[in-house]
Amino acid sequence: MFSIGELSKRTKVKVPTIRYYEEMGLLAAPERTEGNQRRYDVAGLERLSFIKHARDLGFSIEAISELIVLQGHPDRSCQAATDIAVSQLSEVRAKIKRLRALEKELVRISKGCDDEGVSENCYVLASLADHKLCHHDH
Amino acid sequence: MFSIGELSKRTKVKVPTIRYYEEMGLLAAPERTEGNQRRYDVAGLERLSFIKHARDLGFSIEAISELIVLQGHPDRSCQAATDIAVSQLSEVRAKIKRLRALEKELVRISKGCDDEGVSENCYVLASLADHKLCHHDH
DNA sequence: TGTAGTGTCTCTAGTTACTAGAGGTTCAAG
DNA sequence: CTTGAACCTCTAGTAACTAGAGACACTACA
Repeated sequence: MFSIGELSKRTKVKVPTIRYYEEMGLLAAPERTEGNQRRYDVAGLERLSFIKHARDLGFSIEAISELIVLQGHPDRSCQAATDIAVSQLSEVRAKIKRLRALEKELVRISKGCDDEGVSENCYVLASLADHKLCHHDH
Repeated sequence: MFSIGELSKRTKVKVPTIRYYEEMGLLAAPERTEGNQRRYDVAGLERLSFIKHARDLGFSIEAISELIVLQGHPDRSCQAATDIAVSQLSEVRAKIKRLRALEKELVRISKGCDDEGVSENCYVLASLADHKLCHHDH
């Protein structure tokens, strides 16, 4: 049995965040001491590790809730869980794509001033003011 | 002079968002009709286009505020504006890096079930439950 | 001039995933 | 038995909006 602080250290999830997950229904409410403090068992630790890992991979709280429900239904759970992971993957890929476009644009914009030695007219500000100066979509 | 709705159509910024920008001090409070409705001039339109463009490039409201201040100080503004753009660029690059790692991991996780035909033990769920199964940092 | 319908006004509250702080209680060590 | 760290609940704040309520304004048509 560990306290919330110990759980926090082991999982690297902050104490208020653990309480937040409990409130959101991701984490079952654990036993309490007589003095009303939370005491977790190994199952609680594993559950929180699962949540932490999924959050690190960018899954939303909602998606994690679904995954947790699936854990309780070994039949059919694999396909559904894979679907969630695949959809997460496509979101990640979409974000990467978008960020790459932004990266290109920002490289171009932030190089402007140095390259041309323009000082009275800032190329960064001009580029932001006038979308026509852009070379890419965004 | 255009109404808030017209401004919204021209800039593709939603009406409540325009009011929000005004409240946040990004956009000057425009003239009003006798009936208290906002009426914008070309300067307002240009300012909002600038904000929209910068937001699309991922600049925070705070960074945009700074850029707007810089627009009013043609001296020194170029270097400072470039600094903001460069810092935005490095944030974008950091995000891309992180997302690529997640992408790899998600590809691996979501392929697990199909590849090995495991059905009673879902690889997605197992991977999330046990970080040791990961091949990359995240 | 009347009226219908759309646009606009302000204000409050909700979103996501936490984080910070106040004010009070409990636990563990010495 | 006392001290100090850890814990408790509750409220409010973060970013950048979005949604909805209820009331008022503007425009076009008859």
